[in-house]
Amino acid sequence: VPLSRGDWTEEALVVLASDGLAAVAVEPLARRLDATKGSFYWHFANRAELVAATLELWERRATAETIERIEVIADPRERLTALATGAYTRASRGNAYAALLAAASDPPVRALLERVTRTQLEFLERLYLDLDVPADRAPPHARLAYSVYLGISQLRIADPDNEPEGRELLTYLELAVDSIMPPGPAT
Amino acid sequence: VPLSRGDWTEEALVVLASDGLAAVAVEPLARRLDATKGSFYWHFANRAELVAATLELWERRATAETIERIEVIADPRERLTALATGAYTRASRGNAYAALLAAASDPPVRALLERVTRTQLEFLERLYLDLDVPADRAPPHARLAYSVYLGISQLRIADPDNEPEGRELLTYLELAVDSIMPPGPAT
DNA sequence: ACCTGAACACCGTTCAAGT
DNA sequence: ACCTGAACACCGTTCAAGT
Repeated sequence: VPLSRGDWTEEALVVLASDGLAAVAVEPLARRLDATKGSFYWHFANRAELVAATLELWERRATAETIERIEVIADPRERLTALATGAYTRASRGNAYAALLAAASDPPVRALLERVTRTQLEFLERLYLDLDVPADRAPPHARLAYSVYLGISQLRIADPDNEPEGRELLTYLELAVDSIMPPGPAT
Repeated sequence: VPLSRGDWTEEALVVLASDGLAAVAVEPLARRLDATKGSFYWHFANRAELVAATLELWERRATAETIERIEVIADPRERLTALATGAYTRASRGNAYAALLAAASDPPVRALLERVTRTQLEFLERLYLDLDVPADRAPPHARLAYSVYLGISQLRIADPDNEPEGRELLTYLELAVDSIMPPGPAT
């Protein structure tokens, strides 16, 4: 059964998450797929094209996942709770996002990160406006919420052998939710 | 004038911060230093030894800088303020830390990150105890504070062209400080 | 002590040749 | 349409030879 462009891209995304952007290399990927480098160059002009396709795939997945995880929740406060606790849960799986953050010197990666970040910040700004935060305070609230989201993910990636458990984990996530919850009437 | 081991390590740290761990490569480094690869292999057994030396250099610098920036501050609340605002200021310079986070699959890098993270968490736990946070709540508070610190740095790295200014920046940093300040008598 | 320069293995890229 | 296999350039590593 012949390989498709999608087969190469899927495998590249797996490698990106586990070993970083530099590990998205033609020859090792060819070995993983049991093909030759010549096969790769039938589907892609060069490595950069593969990287671009991999970034697009990740972007579509990340966007879709956010929508189905967060946007389906009606109540804005519950959305914030899902966001903070989701940051912790998500970071256990792969770290494509962390890999991308460190490859930020690569122009296509940088462009992707800026797009994603702005989309998330805009989403959060609308959310804080829904929570009756004044218009001039919504952007800073959104920025802090996204910072907390990023930080929770990163901390888990940086030190995966020292994770909180039980009551300590619950308190940590409660504090995280409190830190991004605006003042106002509790539900 | 002959090159020293330190010359290679200093240059490697510059490249690590600007272009990531993969860019810490022998031949490009030799070009930057106007030497040959053979010269490199007089000072180091291999690339791994250079990376190890670079990680050590960064660890010493990061530790020393934290001590002189934070530990000299007597009041715990002011320490927290310095920490949160410092996260924003620091991320503008280089992103060695971000580069290291993404190279976390590399065993020496992972070991380094775990050491640094635990030292910071312990420092923060003592700080919250000084602020009369109950013993069982100090670790979660420390963990959230470090998450906020990491997140602020990462957000600035991920989207450097969309930074807050003026009042928006001030509000953002105020919210960040509030988010990690424990309940208690205000100063 | 410190460095050069040639050598070889590995990965990116090309391309003629196969099915 | 899809792939192989050989070729060549680049970087990691070695090492004999230079000063």
